[in-house]
Amino acid sequence: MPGVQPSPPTPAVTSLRGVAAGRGCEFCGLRPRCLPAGLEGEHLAGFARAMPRARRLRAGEHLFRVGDPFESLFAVSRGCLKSYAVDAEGREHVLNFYFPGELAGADAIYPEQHMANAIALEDSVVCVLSYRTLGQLAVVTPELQQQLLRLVSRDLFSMATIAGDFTAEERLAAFLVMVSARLRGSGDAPTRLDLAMSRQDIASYLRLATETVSRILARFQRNGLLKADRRRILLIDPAGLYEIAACMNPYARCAEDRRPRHVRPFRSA
Amino acid sequence: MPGVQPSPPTPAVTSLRGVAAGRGCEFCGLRPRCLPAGLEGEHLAGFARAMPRARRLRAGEHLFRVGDPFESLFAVSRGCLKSYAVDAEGREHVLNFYFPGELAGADAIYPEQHMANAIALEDSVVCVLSYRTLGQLAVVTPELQQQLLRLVSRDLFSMATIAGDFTAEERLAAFLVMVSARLRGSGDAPTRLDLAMSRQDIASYLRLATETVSRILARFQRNGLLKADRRRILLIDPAGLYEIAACMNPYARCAEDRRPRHVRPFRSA
DNA sequence: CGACTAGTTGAGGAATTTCAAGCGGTGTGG
DNA sequence: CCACACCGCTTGAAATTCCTCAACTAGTCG
Repeated sequence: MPGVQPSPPTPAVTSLRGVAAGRGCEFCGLRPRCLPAGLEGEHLAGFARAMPRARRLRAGEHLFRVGDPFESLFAVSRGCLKSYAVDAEGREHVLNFYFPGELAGADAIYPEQHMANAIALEDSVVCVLSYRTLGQLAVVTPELQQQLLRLVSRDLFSMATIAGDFTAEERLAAFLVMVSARLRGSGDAPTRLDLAMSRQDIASYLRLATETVSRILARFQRNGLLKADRRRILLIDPAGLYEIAACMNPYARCAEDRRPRHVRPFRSA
Repeated sequence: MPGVQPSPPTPAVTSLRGVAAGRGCEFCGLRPRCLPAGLEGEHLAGFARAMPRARRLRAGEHLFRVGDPFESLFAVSRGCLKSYAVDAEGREHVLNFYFPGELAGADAIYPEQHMANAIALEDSVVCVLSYRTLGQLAVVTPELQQQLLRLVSRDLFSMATIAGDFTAEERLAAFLVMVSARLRGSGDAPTRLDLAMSRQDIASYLRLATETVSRILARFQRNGLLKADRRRILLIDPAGLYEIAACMNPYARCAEDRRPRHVRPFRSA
């Protein structure tokens, strides 16, 4: 069975306030990119009070599965998750990865049940956001409603990035650029990546064979673009990778450079 | 101009619905699937009064282009549109099609500008929905907020359907099943399709060469699954096509079986 | 009528997959 | 602590899907 990860023996569901620090949203470094972004004063306090219930996930533990009723959105606080579907032939298709500051589960809003599985790729922490409560808060907090829509829309964005018909090299380069951008906290995009996902996950996500991912990484390495040792990737020439992926404009570029509120005019190559 | 339907050679202002006919959303047959779904009484009247401005598009006319500031969402009332991006090498990538009852432009919420172009594939009518006004209405109309999120989430759904790694046959079969399902008004899924999109559009959307689309359609025809004459497709064995596409469960299935349901507002238990 | 475009069909070729084998960490049991 | 097995990853060779190139057909429009 593909995709079976080492399962921890215990569910390990702890109820801790806020994020890794164990405090409320007010003190969370991810807040500018998370749902309560833009909230202030009483709105923020109200959100922090009402909303987040933290849940820890061990690597390999599922956050939700196909068929689960949709009740909550999940803001990734620490770690990394993947969502995937298993088709009728048993093949696994990775649909998306979720990094800290991102929102998982939004694709279940419409069907009102989860159509995909989500699993932690490493030990992770998510904030469980009751969708009902979220809705109640959103109608009295326009900024929250706005941010919720923004974050759901962002998923469209990330899906469109890899939806197109590109070569394996282009997609893999774009993947690395994208991961680097999405792993960035508040500073610059990191050049050292410790990927949480396996080659197989990457391959499935990019619609490639795992061997192809290996081969292209090796090629990138030969060409001095990066240094790859298992899941540790060193981006030696990020600009070069970016160049390879640049054909995927405008999506690749925007996915990387996106910062809230500041819109740069589009300029085609 | 290409893309004109064989049936009505004239500008074809046949039976316009609701807004497009100069009447409000109250009388629009698409309402159960559109944004004001679930609204009643004063809420509905308020929405109908404040919101929709109809816009007609000739085949080949653009609704928006890359770089346009994001100001409105667009509910397709009649016709069909495609969204597409042009990469740095000048290749066009079709990202999505929009059928009556569907919402275009949601992928621009996050970046606050359009990252793709949208063009009418045939003479079409869309309802222009000012996003600002929409947001103002949504904070006082929980059902509207809910439906807005649902419709944006649905886009995630349709993208996930073809995101996976499937064979050309599977994707094309899934495409036909999907179009049939999405063209369905309130009745059954039609078995006669008058596609608004060219083979090239289909191919780009499915990440195939146009020749491959032709060949596979011919193969389907030889196998008695359908009858294809240019853009007129007769689904002779919908179940057979469904079978071929069924490997794409759960997405294919749900995209098809999804029926508009009464929206449960947040507050009701 | 004749040019033009969309679509079809065939042959050859290329990118990627599949099959197969081997490498190298990591964990486990002796 | 070491031997062994396992798993993720890599690499090579053969196979295959799908693409590219090319020619052709049939509608469409001036």
